[in-house]
Amino acid sequence: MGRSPCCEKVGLKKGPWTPEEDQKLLAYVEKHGHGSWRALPARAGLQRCGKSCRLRWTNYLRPDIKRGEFSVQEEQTIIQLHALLGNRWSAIATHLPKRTDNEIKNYWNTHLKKRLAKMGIDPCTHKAKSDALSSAAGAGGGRRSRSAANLSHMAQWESARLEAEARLVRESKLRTVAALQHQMGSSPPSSAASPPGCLGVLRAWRGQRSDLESPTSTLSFAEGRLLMAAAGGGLVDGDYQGASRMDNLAGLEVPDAAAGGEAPWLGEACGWGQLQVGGSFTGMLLGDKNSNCGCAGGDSYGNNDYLQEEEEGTEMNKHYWNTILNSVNSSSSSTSPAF
DNA sequence: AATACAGTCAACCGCTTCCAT
DNA sequence: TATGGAAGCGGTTGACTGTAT
Repeated sequence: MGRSPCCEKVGLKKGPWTPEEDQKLLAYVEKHGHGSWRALPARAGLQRCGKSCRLRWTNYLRPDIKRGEFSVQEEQTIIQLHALLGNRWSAIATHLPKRTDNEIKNYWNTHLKKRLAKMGIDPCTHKAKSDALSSAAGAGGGRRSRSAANLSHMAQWESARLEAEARLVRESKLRTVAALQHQMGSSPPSSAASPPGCLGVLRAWRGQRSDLESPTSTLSFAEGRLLMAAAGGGLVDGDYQGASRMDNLAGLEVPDAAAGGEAPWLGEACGWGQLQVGGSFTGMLLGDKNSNCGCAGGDSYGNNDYLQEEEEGTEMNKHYWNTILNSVNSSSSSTSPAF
């Protein structure tokens, strides 16, 4: 028993789209929306499968698509997210505005993957990476021998994953604060008595707005999971240590509320492209000879601070890393905009 | 100029996931 | 809870283009 076709394929056109077909599809979607893709071709007067129409629209005709060369920031984001998420192109694409998963996939396969391969890294073989790391750390006695340079690259690759992790946590935190700001329609308090870190802000806001039931009530499930993970599972209301630890992981300066300081990241439109890391493996991979100067996107954090935290990040224990990965995996199917 | 080869990318295929019933 | 249809996703293909010989 063969699988039933997604649509009646007899008489349907395949292959490259003509400008006329594009025009028909574009005009129809702009006027009516796509609705049911299955029904769209007949309504739009196209001799195409609905699937083909959806693909053409999402990968080519959609007005909010950016085409052309990838920027260094975009490359960096792809590399880091791929290190963390693997071939989950749609998940990666959600962090690259105006880029499609198909485009990112093609770019990875034709450019980035080869660049990594030249460095002796197989980004698809996680076991190879962990083997190399174990060997580099002097653990065990692997039968395979690798060059010192390759081992170094492997370790650095792992570092790229940690960069991505730190960015995820930081992004989660930013989103949380932005969501709170949006919901409450007010600026965070800048006066004294605000405890450090994200929870401090949440708590202070809650004090300001008594109708807020709980700081976690405004979080999506995924964000909540990440926050919990960031604090080693111990981030609950009143847990200053958890909040402080999260601040460290997220690479953020804790605002000095007592000094009237306002968190520099509050209200800032921090897209992924703006959150560049400095002195990184991905910077090296991208040929950035002076990769310490990764602040071109306009982030307001001291890069030296971040570098220090990046080094600290490499010392995170395995349990913590697994927690993060689990959070990412479980949340990637949620409705959170983060994944 | 002709041919072979390599690289790129739009599009397709088939499997998985989601959602309505 | 089970089922079927629709949409989404990632791997793969093949046409096209550029470069080397």
